[in-house]
Order: sequence, then C-alpha cells, then structure tokens
Amino acid sequence: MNNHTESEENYIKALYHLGGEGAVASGALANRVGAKGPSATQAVRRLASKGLVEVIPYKGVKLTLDGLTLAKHILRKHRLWETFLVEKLGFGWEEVHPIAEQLEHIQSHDLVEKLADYLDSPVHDPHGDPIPQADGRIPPATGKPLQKFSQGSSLKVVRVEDAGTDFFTQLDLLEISLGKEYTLTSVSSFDSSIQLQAEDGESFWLSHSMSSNIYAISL
Amino acid sequence: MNNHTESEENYIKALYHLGGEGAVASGALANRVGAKGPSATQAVRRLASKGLVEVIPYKGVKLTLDGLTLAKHILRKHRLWETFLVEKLGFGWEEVHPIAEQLEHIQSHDLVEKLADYLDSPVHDPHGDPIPQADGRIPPATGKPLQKFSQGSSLKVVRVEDAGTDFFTQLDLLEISLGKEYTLTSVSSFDSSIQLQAEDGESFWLSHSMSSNIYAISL
DNA sequence: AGAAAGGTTTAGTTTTGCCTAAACTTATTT
DNA sequence: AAATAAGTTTAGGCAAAACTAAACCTTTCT
Repeated sequence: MNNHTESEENYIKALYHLGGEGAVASGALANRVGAKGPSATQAVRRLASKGLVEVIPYKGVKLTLDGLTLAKHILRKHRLWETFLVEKLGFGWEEVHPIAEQLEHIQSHDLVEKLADYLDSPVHDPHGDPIPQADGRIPPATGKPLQKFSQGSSLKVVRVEDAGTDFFTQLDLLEISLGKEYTLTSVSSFDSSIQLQAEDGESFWLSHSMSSNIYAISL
Repeated sequence: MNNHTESEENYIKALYHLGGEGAVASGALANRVGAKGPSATQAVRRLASKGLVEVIPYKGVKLTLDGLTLAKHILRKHRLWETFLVEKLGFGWEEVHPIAEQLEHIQSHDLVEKLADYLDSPVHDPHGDPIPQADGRIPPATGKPLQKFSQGSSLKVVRVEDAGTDFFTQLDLLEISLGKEYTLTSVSSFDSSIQLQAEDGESFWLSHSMSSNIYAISL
C-alpha cells in the first residue's frame, strides 16, 4: 500500500491542486496532467482500486483520506526540493519547478526528513508557498494579492504565484523578491495597474496581471 | 535521442558495470538488473534500436560510443548524489546506494553541474570510487587491497568495495574510514588475516574477507 | 560425430499507461 | 419536452517492460 507509480502520484497531486478535499471533474484532471479524458478515467479507476480516491461516474473524483495524506506528502517533497534547489544550489525560482517535479517522486522517508533538517525545517518554499509538515499539517498561506491593498499602505511581499517563466523573469527585472517592502503610492482606476515605491525611494508601475500574482502582508 | 526510460538506463548501467567497453552475455545482464533472460533480450533490442548497444545474437551485447557516454553520465550522477547524501545530509555510507539509484535518473544537465559545484567538484565518492567528470574522463581508481601490502608498511585507506550492509557495519564498528592511516603489523600465513595498528597505537585483526574489500595506498 | 547440457531467443500473456473513435450521460437551449 | 451540445466513459489499439514455456543455437562430453 506504500508503492505508487510516478503516474499515479501525478494524478494524486493534480487532484489535490484542483479540488483539495473536494470533487474534481475527470476532464479537468486529464487537462492538468496533460492527458486525454479516457486516460484519466482509467487512471482514476486504478487509484480507486488502491483506495486513494472515490469516484462517482459522470460526476467527479475525490481524494480519500489516504489519498489526501499522500498528496500532502508529495507536495512536501516538492517544496522541500524547490527550497534546496534555490537556497543551496543557487537556482532561480523560475527554473526549479520542472526539476522538483522529478525529485518529488524519490521514495525514502529518511531522505525527506534529513533534507528538511538540512534546510532548517522550512515552513515556506522559495515562492512563499507553505510546506506541508511531516505530521500532515499545512502552515496557513499568508498574504493577499497586491490589488487588495489600498493606496498609501506599507506592505511586504511574502508570496508569488507560479504564473510561468515570463512572470518570473519580469519579477527579476523589477528586482522584486520575497521579503521586500514597498509603499503602494498609486492605483489606476482605468486599468487597475498600481504603483509601488521601494525603500530606496525608486517607484514603478505594475500591471494588473503582475500584481494579481504577487501576495503581500501589510506592515 | 536524449530521452531514456529508467529501465533503459538500468540496463546501460549494468552493461557498463559488467563489461565496460567489452561484450556481455545476455544472461549475466538479466541477472544484474534482476530480470529473466527474455526481458534482457527484449530490452537489448530496444537499446539497439536507439543506437546505444550493438548485439551479436547468441554471442553478446556491447555498448556503442553513445551508450558508453550515457553510462558514464549516469555513473557520474550516481556518485555525485552519494557524495551529497553522505557529506551534506549525514547519511552513513551503507545507506546511500539505494537512494542514489533513484536520484541518478533525474534529468537535468543544470542540476548535475550545480550539484557538482556545490560539492566542490569531487573526484571520489564516499566509498573512494572515482566520479566520472563532465567531459567523460574518469579519474584513476586508486589503492590496492590491503593484503597486497607487506608486513611493516604504512598505509592510508582510500577506497572500499561495496560489499553489502554487513561489511559497512563492520567497518563502522572498527572505526575504519577513508583517509585513516595504519601500519600493517602482522600477517597470518594460516588464514591470510592481517593485523593493523592505528595511529593511536590501538591494533586489531582483520579477516581476509574484510581486508580484500579495503583499498589503500602506501605512505 | 552425436547427444546432452546450458544458455539464448522466440512466442504468447500480463499490467501500466497512453491514444482515438464511438457510445453514452448530463446539462442546456429552444 | 425534445433536441443539441458538452463532457464522460467504453471499446479497441499500441508501446514498454516484465513473465513462463517452448524452440533454438553453442558448447561440451563421451
């Protein structure tokens, strides 16, 4: 009951991302894993026979408790590896996802815990996403999107959504990174773009599509 | 031509271990990868169609140049990961092999080179085995087995064969590790066991089966 | 040289995991 | 309420990778 294929783990992960503890349509699932409908239906049957999901035909698929536990464990590994890649090996945050997708399937309880220790038991990964802990608990996701802040507020960037390579490149260009602090100096009522002022006084504009993927807490 | 399955890589690795650049019988190959004869025959056909091996039916299988390059690259990854697991994560040298067998299949050129940098471009892994370099060159395997040394010689342990968990446990018990220096004080002509004296003056006996798996250089 | 032994390959089956095309359910629209 | 659209599942293939049983080369022994 401890032995899962990479494909199975990918479906479990997708299910968790799409629905959490709730039900997911097979089409959406197929889409997420990059497969066609029938492949998902079939995969889901295999998962059901292992007790990892519950299916109501034509309605949706839902993780069981076992499936949920597995999903969180895989996510834990994924985010620990991402942390390792950025913190220790010096990768940029846009590069780590595909590599962590491979590393998350490595099976060794010892390895995961030794890696976590080595990284000083991190609670957030390089994107600011919470890392599920060994006991299955998940730290709360912090921050709210930038455009939820009102003009004049001081804020600290704590998380960014994984919105593709171009998004990350743009972040790097603007020298935005986790922990940086800004003041929201202006909000355009025309296109919802916002203006941030950095601590050094420099200020710049951010499009709506940029700011909606950047999360911050107010200071 | 850059995309290989885990199974394929395992056959390539086995081929390299068994025969290096020379030919290997399909039975021995099957044995090494833990499969039956027909599975090996079939796998070898797949490899041949990708240009990684040359087959002479009923005679043997041989790595092509491409196959050899791939084999060395996998071995490089394997030994770099073993080094990481021991040096950075604090694993014992008897624990790392099965984990490295999984990690060696991770595909990312960047990852391998960043890992090597992070480990300060090591030339030997935790067992003293040479790590193939990025250009494909392999540092010479150093040392000769302990029983090749004559009484009275001073030596330094530089390599141990992977002779199973019990062997490593025994090494740990005797506090033998790479880099340690000893004087060979005595050789039994009866059972070929030998006596070593450590730098602190402590001396102990080693059976033939222990000493034949320990390699050293003379000082 | 002929026969037995040993190892290798072929033949046919199984499981995972993907695909396309066709059938079937559910939801929406008129 | 019937028809159509949209989404889901079944049916039937295909490739990788393993297996057993049977056929086939090689080598070795008498």
